Amino acid sequence: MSTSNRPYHHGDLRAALLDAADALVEKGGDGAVSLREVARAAGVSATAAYRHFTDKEALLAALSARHFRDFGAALGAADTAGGMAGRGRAYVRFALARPGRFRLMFSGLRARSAAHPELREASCAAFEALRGAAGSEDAALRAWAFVHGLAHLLLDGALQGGDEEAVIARLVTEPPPARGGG
Amino acid sequence: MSTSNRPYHHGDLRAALLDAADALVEKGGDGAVSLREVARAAGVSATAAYRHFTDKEALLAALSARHFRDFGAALGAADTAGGMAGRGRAYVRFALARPGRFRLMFSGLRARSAAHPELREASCAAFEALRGAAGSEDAALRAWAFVHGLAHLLLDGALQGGDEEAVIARLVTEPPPARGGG
DNA sequence: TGTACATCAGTGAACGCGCGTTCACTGATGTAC
DNA sequence: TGTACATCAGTGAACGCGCGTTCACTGATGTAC
Repeated sequence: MSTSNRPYHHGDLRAALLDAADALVEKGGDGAVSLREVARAAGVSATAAYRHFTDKEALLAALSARHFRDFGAALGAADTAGGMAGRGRAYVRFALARPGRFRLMFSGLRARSAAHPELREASCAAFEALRGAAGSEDAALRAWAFVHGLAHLLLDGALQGGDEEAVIARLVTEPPPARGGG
Repeated sequence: MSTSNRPYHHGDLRAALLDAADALVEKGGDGAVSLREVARAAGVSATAAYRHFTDKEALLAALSARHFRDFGAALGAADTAGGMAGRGRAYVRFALARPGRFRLMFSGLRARSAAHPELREASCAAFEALRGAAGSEDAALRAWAFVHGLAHLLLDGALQGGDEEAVIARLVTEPPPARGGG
């Protein structure tokens, strides 16, 4: 691979496009991202993106898959450090740190993972790690639903009461596992 | 109010536009709704909508507010019938019955309720009814987060295992209230 | 009862915009001889 | 070392589209006299 006058080494534009899309998702949310703006942000013409992704959905699917891999890694790291509650707090913090990313990962998941195997594999891997971590299957699902819902409620401003980190510390505590109706 | 050749009686077009928007939200989601298509679906020119709403966001806020009032009513009805678990199941079923509606209500809530007092009041009323229903403040919040998260996971297809109603029946059971980390 | 007028819900053309995607292309790179 | 060639990442113009919103307007209604 010799030096080049091109702005990117081979393969770098793909990553740069994903980075640019990531930033835009974070700024304006899932639906506010346009391929043209992504390309603009990466310093490249709009059509250049089609060298690396078949269309806009493919780019978003690739970005989402990347995030699911990071997500799994973040949860794995939290597991060794803090047990169940630590992992739950990591889940909620992951969402709060980057709301756009969190929404992208979940909101279009069904349709996107049907069309993009890379995404389906990444998300399934993350979910299986989550599910396998608790005592019983149901306990794991309840705990997952709980932290997932808490993340959404905090992101959407439905829990208007004060400091988010305090709410997390108060609500996400050690077992017995999540249970009960609302 | 005498008879008229107009397609709607006074005040009816507003409701018809909300109904049309509701149907479109359900079909294509929050972001896929355009004012023009709403008006088209209501059988009216695009600009007619501006007689009833200052802009597109105002229409969506009004629709969301209407849904929050229905939501509160649905939960209230479930409460008298089934206790905590019954109410929790009603919450999840409300979401599953109309995914687009549920997403509309929550996803733009923060921004929209800041600009539209009608929506803020409707959503706060629903949330307070939810919060006041459980033994302790924290127990109510945990239960809420749990059913909210379960609804989202089911909507997004993250719980790929089989029958949704069975999952609800298995996971949303009587207290002790939701607790634990993920 | 008849006339003049104000109201106001809805119209249709037009504005400027950004979008996703296609197309034929350019020009630098690496390779075969 | 030099030349011819294939490759292929990126370009820029163009396509057709639907959007939110504005504007001056029409025409039916209700009202005052």
